Amino acid sequence: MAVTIKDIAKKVGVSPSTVSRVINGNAVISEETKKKIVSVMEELDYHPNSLARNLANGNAYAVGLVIDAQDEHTFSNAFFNRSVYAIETVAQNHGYNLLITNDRDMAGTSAVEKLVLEKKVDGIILPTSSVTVKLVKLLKDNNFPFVVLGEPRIDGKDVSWVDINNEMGSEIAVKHLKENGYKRVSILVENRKTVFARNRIEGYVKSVKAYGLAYSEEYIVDCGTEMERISSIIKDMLVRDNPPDAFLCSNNMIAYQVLKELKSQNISVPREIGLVTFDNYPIAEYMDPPLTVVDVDTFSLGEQAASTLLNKIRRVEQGNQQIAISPSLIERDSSKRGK
Amino acid sequence: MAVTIKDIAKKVGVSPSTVSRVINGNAVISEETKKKIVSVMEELDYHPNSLARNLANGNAYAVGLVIDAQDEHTFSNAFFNRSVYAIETVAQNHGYNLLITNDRDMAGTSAVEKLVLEKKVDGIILPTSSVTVKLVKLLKDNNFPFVVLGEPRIDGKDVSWVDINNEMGSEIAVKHLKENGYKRVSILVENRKTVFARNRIEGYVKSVKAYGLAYSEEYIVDCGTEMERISSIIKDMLVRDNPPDAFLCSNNMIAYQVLKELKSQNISVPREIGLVTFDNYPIAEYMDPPLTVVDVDTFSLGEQAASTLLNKIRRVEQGNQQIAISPSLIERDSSKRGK
DNA sequence: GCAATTCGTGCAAACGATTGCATAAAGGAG
DNA sequence: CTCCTTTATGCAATCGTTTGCACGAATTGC
Repeated sequence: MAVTIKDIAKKVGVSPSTVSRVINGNAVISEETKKKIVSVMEELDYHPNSLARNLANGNAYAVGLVIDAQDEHTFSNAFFNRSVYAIETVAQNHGYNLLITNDRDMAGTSAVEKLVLEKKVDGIILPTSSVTVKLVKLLKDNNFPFVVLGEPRIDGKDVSWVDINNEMGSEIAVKHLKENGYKRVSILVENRKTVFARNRIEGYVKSVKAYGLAYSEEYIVDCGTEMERISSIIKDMLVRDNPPDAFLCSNNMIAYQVLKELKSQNISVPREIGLVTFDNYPIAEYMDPPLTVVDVDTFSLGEQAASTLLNKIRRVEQGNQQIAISPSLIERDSSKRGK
Repeated sequence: MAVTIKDIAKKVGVSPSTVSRVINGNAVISEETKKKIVSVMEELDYHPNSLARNLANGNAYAVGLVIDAQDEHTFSNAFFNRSVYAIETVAQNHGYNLLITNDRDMAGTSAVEKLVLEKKVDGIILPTSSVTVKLVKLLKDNNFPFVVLGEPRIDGKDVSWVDINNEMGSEIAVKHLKENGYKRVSILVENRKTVFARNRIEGYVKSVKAYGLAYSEEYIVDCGTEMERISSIIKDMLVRDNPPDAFLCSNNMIAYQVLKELKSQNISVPREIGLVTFDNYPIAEYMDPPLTVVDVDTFSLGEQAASTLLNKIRRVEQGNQQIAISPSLIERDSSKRGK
């Protein structure tokens, strides 16, 4: 077996408690014994056993991150990487590890519930898709720290969450398009039912009206993810009266498809039609023309989520936090017609 | 405090050991007591405390996955998501949790070493980039289970690893190009120094020779990641004698850039020049023309890594495993000239 | 009908830390 | 010089499970 606190104690000739106190630095120990203990710890290559420590402290020193494997699009890859990195970094800095789990069902209790009830983590970060009334009740009943990634469909005011400011994202995009002389902006979202699509549409409507741009229900389109469908929607729109002269796309794939359709019709971007998309995938920069994007600092997203969670874990009073990360516009050619 | 095994024992009128044995199902307990215990567990909503269980068992019931935040390209996003999902799934199925960490240095010991020495995980999956002589020695000295994701630069035969069969990837790509009548295939890699680029080149050289296609050192190009550089390399190659009539690209971004350059020169793909790329990003399917790709089952990659690791954790004798996942070719238009 | 098994359960010692309380030694006040 | 703090350390319980050993009761074999 590995070397324990007792081995150290025996070798130095003190009690285990003293060694423990040196390790934790939470009591006054004479310089002399402290030095001896530290040197023996090094000599024997001692490392505290976290399993024992966790039990004694009643903490797992871990935070859980639930991922939704189904949901490959909303929690897209790019999001995932940077945010996870941020969460892990913040957690690590506070002495916590990051435990990742899928929210699958296993014999009655979900994996998430298990994590909570069996005390495998001290707090948890959930995607909105995992937020159910049942789970929230469980967490609240147990006074268990949690933070939602994305604005939840339910209980929005009663929980802490961190999200992208989608409304603002639309606003800066519309403002930019307006400043570049576009008059009839259409917004294409993947699924109108999601909270983030609703928020984007809301911001879009608000600023289209504020800037006195053309407004029509027909400009708000739920185009799904199927590429053929997107093409045919674009085709249809362009032959109607008052066709859009700009598109705000909810993601890079939609933008890519729109661009392809426009090219095939020999419509020039940005001269005839402008294009802005949410999300800054590596490829956006290299498209022809390079795409103007609404970019989100996903690192910051994860960072905020993790900090909020850790404050809850350490019982720092902060109430429920609703944090919306401001996106920024990266201006590229696809929307630059000048005035 | 939460309800414990003792509360159950007291209420039923048995000893804690009996309750424990019912939970673990590792001893003969009479049906009668078993039933009583189970019903009281449900009544009191008992859930075992994993911290205590871990200590008693000397297991963390967790596996560690080290990610390399630097290395955004080799461990690309797409890889990450599916593989992590697979690893988590396999781990979960065996009652293990997944702990993710960055390999950062913190006050002398690396985060990974901490995980191992403090027994926060029972086994670990490492990217090749984290494989150092020092770490491998530590792991081996402690007889600590680990598996490398990707073929390591060092100690390849002495450790277990799981990787994509990159050599084979090149082979099936070259074979396909040959069958479509291309004679002068060039391979573009991002960084010749990486093991996987070397393997791809090796497979490429082998099959180019085997199929009697044109071979020249000039067809093997380290093009880096900079888009302008890629364009100019392509330009250069096309004006030389015996210009390539097909490109095998090491990733989608390179392929995208090559395609762009060819289009700008009005060179038809696949009629004049064929294109095949490693990795199947969502966008590859929708490019114009859709790209033929060497696709890798990244789920299976993670799955194999996790299974191998879990076997080690459970001391199943298997020796060191070197597993190469076979890629497959998804034929699309960019390489289909017919014969 | 008696010895030898098998079955079901309890006791108590782990697992390796942490920590409240007690206490001896040292220092300070009067 | 005595009494009261303060300082440094030890004792032992605790965190919630697991598990080897023991032991009485029930079963089996002959």
